[in-house]
Parts: sequence; C-alpha cells; structure tokens
Amino acid sequence: MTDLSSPAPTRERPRRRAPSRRALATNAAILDAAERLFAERGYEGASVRDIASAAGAQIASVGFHHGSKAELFSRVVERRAAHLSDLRLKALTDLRAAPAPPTLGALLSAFLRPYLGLAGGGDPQWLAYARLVAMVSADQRWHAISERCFDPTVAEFLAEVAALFPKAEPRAISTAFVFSVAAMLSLSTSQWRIEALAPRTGSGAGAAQGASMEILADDLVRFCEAGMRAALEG
Amino acid sequence: MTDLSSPAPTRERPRRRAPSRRALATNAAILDAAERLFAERGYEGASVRDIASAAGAQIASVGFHHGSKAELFSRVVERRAAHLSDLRLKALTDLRAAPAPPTLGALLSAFLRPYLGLAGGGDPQWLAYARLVAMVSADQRWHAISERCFDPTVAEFLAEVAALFPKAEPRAISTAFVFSVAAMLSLSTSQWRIEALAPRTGSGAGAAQGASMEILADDLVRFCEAGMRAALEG
DNA sequence: GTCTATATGTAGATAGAC
DNA sequence: GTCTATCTACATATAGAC
Repeated sequence: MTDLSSPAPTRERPRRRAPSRRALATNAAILDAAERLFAERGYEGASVRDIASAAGAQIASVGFHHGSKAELFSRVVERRAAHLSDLRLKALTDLRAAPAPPTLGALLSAFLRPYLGLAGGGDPQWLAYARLVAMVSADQRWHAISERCFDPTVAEFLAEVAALFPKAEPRAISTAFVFSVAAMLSLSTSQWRIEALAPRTGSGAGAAQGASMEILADDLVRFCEAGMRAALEG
Repeated sequence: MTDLSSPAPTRERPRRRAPSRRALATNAAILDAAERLFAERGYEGASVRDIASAAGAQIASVGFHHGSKAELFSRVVERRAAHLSDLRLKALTDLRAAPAPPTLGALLSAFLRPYLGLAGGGDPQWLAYARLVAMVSADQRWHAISERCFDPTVAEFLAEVAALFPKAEPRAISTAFVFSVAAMLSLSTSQWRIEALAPRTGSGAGAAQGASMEILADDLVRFCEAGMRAALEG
C-alpha cells in the first residue's frame, strides 16, 4: 500500500522532509471531497475542479498531492480499503481461533457486517466510501482496483466456505458469494428503491424512516446464508 | 411511452410525414451505439461525439433525433423496457391463470429469467442493455427512470409475494426483493469477478469458459428463493 | 506547498447551407 | 434529414512565481 500522504512524484522524487500539518490537512481534505463527489457523480461526473473547490483547495494542489485524476481515484479507494479488510480478517481470525469450525452464518456475518457497520455508522465519509466500493465492484473498468483492494480478503472467506461445502464446485461458491456481495452493496446503492417499493404503512405523515442498519444487517445475513446453503447443498 | 422514432421536438412540432427508411436507420443506429457506449463507459464517460461516430452518424443528427444527451439516455433505457416488462408480466399472467396459486420459486423465475434470457441470448445489444439496467438501478441519479420503467412491474410481483407471506412486513418484502434484483444484476456487472475468484479447475490451458446462462439462472433462482424464504418466514 | 495563469483538448449544443 | 462549421463552456494538466 503506497503512502497516501506524500505528494505524487512525477518521477522518482525522494522525500525531503515530513509534510507540514497544513499540507496533511489539504491532502486529506482533497481525498474526502473526492470520495464524496466520486460517490455522488461517478468518475467522469466529478471534475477535479469541483473536487478542489469542495476541498477548499486549488486545482493545482490536487495534482501536486495526488497526481492525475485516475491516480486520485485509486488513492481514494485504497485509503480505507485496508481498514475494511482488517475488520473482516480480524473477525475471521476470531472465528478460526474458536474451538468449533466457523458456521456459514458466522462467516457471512464476519464479511458483511464490517461494511454495513461502517456504512451505517453515521460518518458521511464512510457512507460515501461504501457507495464508491459498490461502484468499483460493479464496473469492469476498475477491475484492477477490486483485485488489489478487495479480492484477497474475499479469497480467504471463499476458502472457508469451500471447507464447509467440500462437494461444491469452486465456480458455484464464487457465484453464490458474488450474489451475497451484490446484495450487501445494494444496501448502499438501492435503499431508495427499498423505500419506494414498500407500500406506506399508514403512519399518517407518510414519512416512514428507514430501518436501522442493524436490522438490515440481520436480514441480509439471513438472506445470504439461506441462499448460499441452497446453492451449495443442492 | 413516447414515440422513439420521431425527432425530438424543440417545441410542439407536429409530425408532417412518416420518416424515411434512412432516417429510421439513423435513428436506431444512434440508439444502438448509445446503448453500447453508455453501458461500457457510463453516462458521462460516453460522449455524444463518440456515440455519433460509432453509429456512423453526425453529431448534429443525435440532437435532431433524440434531443439532449439526457433525453437520449432516457430513450435508450425506455426503448427496451416495455419488452422486458411484457415478458415478465406475461409469465406472471400465466402463473395467475394456473389452478394453484404461484409458488415463490415460480414468481422469482418469472421475474428473473426474462432478464437473464435476454442478457445471455447472444445479442450484444441486449447484453449492453442489461448492463445499462444495472447501472440505472444502482444510481440514484436515475431514480426517475427506474420508477417509470421498472418499478411498476416489480410492484406486481411484490404483491404476489406479499400474498404468499401475509405476516411479513412490506419493508421486509421489498428489502428481500431488492437483494434478489441485486443478485440478478450482478450477473451482468460482475461475471468477471466470479471468474476471477473461482480457482482454476485444472483444465490445462486455464481458459475455463463461463457457465451457461441457463445454469446461472437456476443457481440464481435457488439462491433468491431460499434467501427470501428465510428473510420472510423467520 | 500553494496559487496564478495558462496550455491544450474536448464537452454539448445548434445555426444555417444543402 | 443530413452535414459543415462553429460557439461557448469546461475538462485535465502543468509551468513558474511566491
């Protein structure tokens, strides 16, 4: 993982001294703004100008700190990927340390809940990041980023699932897991659709607030566990 | 549904006479090219110039036939939406005409298979359209298009599911259905990921071809049926 | 590190000849 | 209906003063 708080070198520029506090703030403000705008408008839909403006920085600062637009996008995705992977792998390590082998439900919970917890934790930056992850995962143009940032962790979980279903074909396992990931990501991209499709339960003002993320997480894990079991046991 | 083969009027221009054969060909070629390029590169990523060029038309023709870029995008999505809805609703009508009430699996099959059949039928335009549907469904900027083109059909199916699970809450039903739709769409957006995550089964050249769409459809229906049952019965 | 200024390309849209 | 030509705005990127 590259150091995201150092300027993007045009060539192999050695680091002279530690960046100032202000430089670090500018650097991070640009990443935050890019995270929000990329998530809202997509890669081409968010201009470097708008990102700089939202960050309270100059356009030239964006290039100085993060290189080209494509590099900036990569950095935004990579910045929080390690934290997300850490949470997932820590939960997996805990499961592996238990006396009994992990159940399918526990494995799915370990994978799905960190994402939902961060996305639903109230931090708008993590919310934006969650939508960005959905974007990257669904777009083959970002294939390489997915492979670098997320797939190694997924592979760990797939291996555990394969151990639980020794007779299932590898492709069936990865298919069922991709279905589960898609359902997970849909909570970031399609909550408006869930609301739009649920008939209003007559509570008067018509302003039914969304279900809490904890309840949605329970629903999601149940859905995916049963789905995977049906797909892999058959 | 507006007439997609008539020019986009700047004001309320009455149609004088039927468009020529060549005009209809240009009109459709532009929609085809737009369908492919929007699906590949996203809305902002595909320029009107590139679309015109891919269609073998002039930039000005795009504006003449389909108005602004946003109108063009809407028309592309709307063009095939009716056909997809017809297939789904026809399957639903058949189920309703049967003596026994439809099962959950039959309902899901009626909804999911038309999409997969068209996406996997070998027509590159339908393949592109399927990816476009995934894009529209996941992006709240296209909320209005989703609502117009797809949600009415979804609502029909939700009502049937609700009849099967009278004690389930409306929001739980729509949540589980959105999970299912997300899994369905992931077959258009994330098949590369399924391949990337499945360990190579040693067939020598390492070029394992993807599973056929029929098998994937069976897997998907099983996954979603079990998932919904678990989410709605609990 | 930051900021002004600018180089260079491309975007969407349309006027007007044919 | 089509095509040429062009308008205007905005894109990314960077050079060079401070």
